[in-house]
Amino acid sequence: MIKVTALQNHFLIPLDDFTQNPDCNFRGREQECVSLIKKCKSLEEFKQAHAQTLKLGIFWSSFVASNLVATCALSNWGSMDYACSIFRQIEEPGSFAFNHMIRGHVKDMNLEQALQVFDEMLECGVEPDNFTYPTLLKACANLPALKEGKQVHGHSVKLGFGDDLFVQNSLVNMYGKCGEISLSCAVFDKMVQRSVASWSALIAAHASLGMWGKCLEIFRGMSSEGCWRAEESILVNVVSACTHLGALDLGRCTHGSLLRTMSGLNVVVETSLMDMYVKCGSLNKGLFLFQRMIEKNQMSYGVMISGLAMHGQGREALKLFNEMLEQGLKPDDVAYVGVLSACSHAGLVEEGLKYFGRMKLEHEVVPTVQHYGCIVDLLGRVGKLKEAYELIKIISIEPNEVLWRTLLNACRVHQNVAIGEVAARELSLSDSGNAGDYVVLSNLYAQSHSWRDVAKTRKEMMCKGFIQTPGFSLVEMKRKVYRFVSQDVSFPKCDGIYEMIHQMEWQLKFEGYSPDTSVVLHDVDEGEKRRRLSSHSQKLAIAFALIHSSQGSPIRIVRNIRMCSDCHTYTKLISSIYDREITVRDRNQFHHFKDGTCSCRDCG
DNA sequence: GTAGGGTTAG
Repeated sequence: MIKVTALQNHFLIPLDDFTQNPDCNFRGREQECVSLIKKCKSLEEFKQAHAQTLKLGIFWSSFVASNLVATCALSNWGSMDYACSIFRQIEEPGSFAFNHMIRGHVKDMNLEQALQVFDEMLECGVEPDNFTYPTLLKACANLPALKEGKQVHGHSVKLGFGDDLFVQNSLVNMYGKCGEISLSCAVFDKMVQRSVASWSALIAAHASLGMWGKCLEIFRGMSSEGCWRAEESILVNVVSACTHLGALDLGRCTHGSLLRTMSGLNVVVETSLMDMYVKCGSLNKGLFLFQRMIEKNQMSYGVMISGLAMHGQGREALKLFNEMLEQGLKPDDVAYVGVLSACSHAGLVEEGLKYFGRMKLEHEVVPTVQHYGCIVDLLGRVGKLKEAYELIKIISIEPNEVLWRTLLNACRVHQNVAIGEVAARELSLSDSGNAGDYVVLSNLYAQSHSWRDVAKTRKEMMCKGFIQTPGFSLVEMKRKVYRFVSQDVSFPKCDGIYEMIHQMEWQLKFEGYSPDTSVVLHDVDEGEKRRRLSSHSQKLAIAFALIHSSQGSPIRIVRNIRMCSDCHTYTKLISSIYDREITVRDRNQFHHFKDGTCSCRDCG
């Protein structure tokens, strides 16, 4: 219990004025009391203030009591248990007190309890107001609870808050977090008035679902509607979108906006920028940012380590990993994926296995299928296919299709038909087998001149009705991202592109290039195979970039799937014929094509 | 009578 008398001399002296000043009316006392309550800096102080209100008899004003609840529920030092005990003493709590109880629970992430308080509010006959719904919708968003969210939505419309800006913004967010992006857009589209928060919620909703192109589209819409205020949280999502789409120019431009509007960039923003530069192919700029970061954490190191690995700089990645340890930072599972892939890109088998051991023993990171994938890749790259296969057989977790696919690819490179067949069989038995696997197996057979097996593989693929995942390539031109799909003729100025392709092929012929039609498994004649091969998305993207960019400037391409061996050979030659540096990011790594060679040392 | 919505990195 609080000893009221003992506290009087220490705190809230002005409250004593109430008793000594007969002129002070009750309303004024309430106001002053509330302003003192709001000034509390700790729960201890607050308890004293609470005690004072009781002693002075002013607690029984629901205005004062509600403000005690509000302050205690929302302050950093607050306590919902304490707020609740005060709330229970209010005879007839109004919407203000209920709203704050809901907010307090949401703040503490006790979301179910927040919804329970709302039920209680309705049972007590207290009408929710425009402040109730945004908080309630936040609870539904974070649970996430779509059914409840929809009910709250209906309720808010029924009570006439359907047009409230705050309610609508919360709905955009709630539907987004519940994965109902179309409902999120529907609410947004119907809004008569929008604020930065409306755009922010819509962009974040699309970002959380990985709809990066849409993110940029919305961002452009935001600027063109004049609602353009560079906000860190929005720009970070834009930077992420640039990273995923490989849009380096727009990424650079967003970096500029951040520098202009913010007085300093925090570690989150800097890490996302660094990742953007690295993954958009500008490793040096990423390193430059990293070296100048004042605060570096586990994640910033993780990004840079895997970035270096991705760009084929395995030894540098390992150096950075050791620096991370020297800094006293504990590497996590992602940092280790970076380290192990660094070892595999650099062909450091012994080191890789050593790090894999340390990971488990020293840093207590439980190996995931990704780590095993790196080890299989590591062993596979140097031709230790038997060891890689043995590893897959003994691991404690269920091997997934990525492991078998990695092994299969390694078998193609090192021409091991026996193990390759095992891997291909495992893939065909799993639901996730795809046409690409048959292409690799068929290539493996073709290399060993087993033409009968090539035909058998092709037939099997056809029987299973496998359709090759449509490959696409993205290329950025004047801050817009263009998407090319294999065999696609729907893009603008396609005539120009096909003319360019034709011209490129002429040049390639002089360099001794002949199309490797073995990668086309469709049962079509040789001429059609050549035609299909020449309109692979990467070639279309290169043709487009050659037409629309200035001579000598680098070309950057982002792909969704690995490139076929024909595209790899083709791009190497184009880089030398047209004297262009061509960077291609695929699912796993970067390929830097320059003067007719590739940084992956043809191991990709 | 008081208060509120969106808020970020691999």
